[in-house]
Amino acid sequence: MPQPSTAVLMFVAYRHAEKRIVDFLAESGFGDITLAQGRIAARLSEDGLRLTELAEQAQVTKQTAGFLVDQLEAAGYVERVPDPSDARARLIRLAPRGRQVQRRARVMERRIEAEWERHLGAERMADLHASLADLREITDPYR
Amino acid sequence: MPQPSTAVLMFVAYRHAEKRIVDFLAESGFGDITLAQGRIAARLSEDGLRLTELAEQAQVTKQTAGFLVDQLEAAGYVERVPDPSDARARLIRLAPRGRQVQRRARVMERRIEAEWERHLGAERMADLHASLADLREITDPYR
DNA sequence: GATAATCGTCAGAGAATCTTACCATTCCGG
DNA sequence: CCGGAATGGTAAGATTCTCTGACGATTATC
Repeated sequence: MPQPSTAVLMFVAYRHAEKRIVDFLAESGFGDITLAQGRIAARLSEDGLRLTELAEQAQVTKQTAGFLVDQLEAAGYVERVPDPSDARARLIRLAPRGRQVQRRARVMERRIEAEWERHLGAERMADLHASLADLREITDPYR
Repeated sequence: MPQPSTAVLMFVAYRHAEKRIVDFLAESGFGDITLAQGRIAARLSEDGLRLTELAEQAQVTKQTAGFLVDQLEAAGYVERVPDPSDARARLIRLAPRGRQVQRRARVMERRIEAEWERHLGAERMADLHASLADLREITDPYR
């Protein structure tokens, strides 16, 4: 790779951040969260989300999403409740332990972004974020 | 995810690009290349690289790298040759078919970057690439 | 030369993912 | 309002990717 493409450069930085967050969570007493579970859990809130939507957003099949949610549920991070508007569906929402781990993950997320800002300067960091957010319009079908 | 972090935004764009490249390769007659194989193959050249270095750069264990190189070798994309400077080692280098697929991947890579540039404008695209390249200094241990 | 480090492989296991098929519920056109 | 199509989710099974631990061969170090 003489000149890594823009996309590969994104991957390098992303994976660095992801790994540091998972390691940090392990140190914080959440050692049972895997990377794949984290990608799912990051998309949940207390509001609840259907499995189908979750799977679309996370870009996996609903079977895969269900598999990971099963594990998160068994570990006490999420819970499934009936969807009042549709008896076929259930809403997946963060349990208290899930909120804890999400708060903890955000701590490291902010720390990493602070490092990046120190390295790039505030203005370039803001531009970087803005450009990435704009790219989402043409790269994220589930925006 | 109310406000996706910078890292997650990187992942979204990266995955979009990666998927489009793999799909494009499949249409181009390279339907046997998987995503994981592609991440390995992207780092190779005709010069040859040791398995250990390849594994470090791709951020996988050398067993995993070996597993993927076995498949790439069986499919004719790469070949292993003795390392003249060390009898323990072998160099993994692109075979002719590997060079073909890499050229093809670069076509789509450039196409995607052109789309991004149309969306952001030339200046912001250049800034994005430069910032990502700078971040690599603090995010990529194998730079 | 003896010892330690490095390069790669083998064996075995676990995690994540997919495809195909299916049931239950809801939506919709006639 | 009824019957077919669509949607939400699960089940079963296979495949792919990845890791840990152990090991033989070669090289580097003292």
